[in-house]
Amino acid sequence: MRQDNRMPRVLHALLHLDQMTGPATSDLLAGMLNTNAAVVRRTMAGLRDQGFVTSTKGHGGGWVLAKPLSEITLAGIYDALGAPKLFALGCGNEESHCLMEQAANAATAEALRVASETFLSALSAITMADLARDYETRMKELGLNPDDYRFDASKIP
Amino acid sequence: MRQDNRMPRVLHALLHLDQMTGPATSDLLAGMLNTNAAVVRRTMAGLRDQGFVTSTKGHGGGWVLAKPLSEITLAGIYDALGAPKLFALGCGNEESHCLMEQAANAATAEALRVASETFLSALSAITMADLARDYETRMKELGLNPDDYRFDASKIP
DNA sequence: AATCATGTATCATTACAAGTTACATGATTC
DNA sequence: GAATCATGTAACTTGTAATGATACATGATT
Repeated sequence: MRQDNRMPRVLHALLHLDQMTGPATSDLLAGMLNTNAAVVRRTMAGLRDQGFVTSTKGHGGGWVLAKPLSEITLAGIYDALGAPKLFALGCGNEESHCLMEQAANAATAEALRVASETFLSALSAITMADLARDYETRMKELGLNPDDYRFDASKIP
Repeated sequence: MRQDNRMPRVLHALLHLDQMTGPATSDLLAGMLNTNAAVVRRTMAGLRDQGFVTSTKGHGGGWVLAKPLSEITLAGIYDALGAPKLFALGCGNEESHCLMEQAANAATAEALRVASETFLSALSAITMADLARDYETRMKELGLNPDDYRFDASKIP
């Protein structure tokens, strides 16, 4: 199974959006995320539907953050992505006639359930503002000033 | 990504093995698991290497449980399967130069880490004997007697 | 009217568990 | 010791879902 990297990718995109003084086009974001504009549109669609970002067409259009980072939890983003399948491990076919298979599946399912609960509660406890703080810490550790890295996409030559 | 169902499948197989009075061939197990003999051999190979089961060739050969179920934890089985990738979600590429991407990936990775910890500790707390008890409970709920369902594969016509 | 940017559909690519086939090797039976 | 049974293992195909890529319609701006 190939890995689903939409979650970290979207988090990354939001951090960049927060730093922009103007709208970012899908192409610009695609460059930052090392991917394709169509992928950006597809992935961000859910966030737009949930009101985390807005997108506008035409000249000077693009993606803009619609809420302060502190009001966006990672759990909200996960939901906005459609709560994608978390596990590569399955718990078998729930419609089994074999009672042993039922017992085996139930045990696996229960372990997955508690893990998923932990995952979701970890996501609920983190906001994008926490990530932004982490980013700034990383900047300062390198002796850089985050303010120097803000920019207006419309000023790109 | 396609789901990895080796875990529940192996648990299922072990419950059946426990109930057999003689060795079970890969073909017999494959029938019980609705799969293929080659898949059974491939999947059980790890369990054999870890000493949970033995396999013998030739007439009357097959798979036999090598330990009491109470000494087999689900965590041990997960390891024996090679600790397969648990998540369908990725946490991005760890080798990123972008500090925002690093922050995004780290947050995702941390949520996955705690979830994985919960998963593994849930698996450690369960033994195959617990599953066997669950199976017997399910039997009794249907008014059946588990003892009537033990059988010797060599007696199959 | 021309250009820019999103929205969306479609097809190709990739990764990996699982299904499948084939055959060598070793154990048992006669 | 030849036939048969069963595992061990390699090689190939299949199924599936995210991702990459391309194309085009639609709406906004200049």
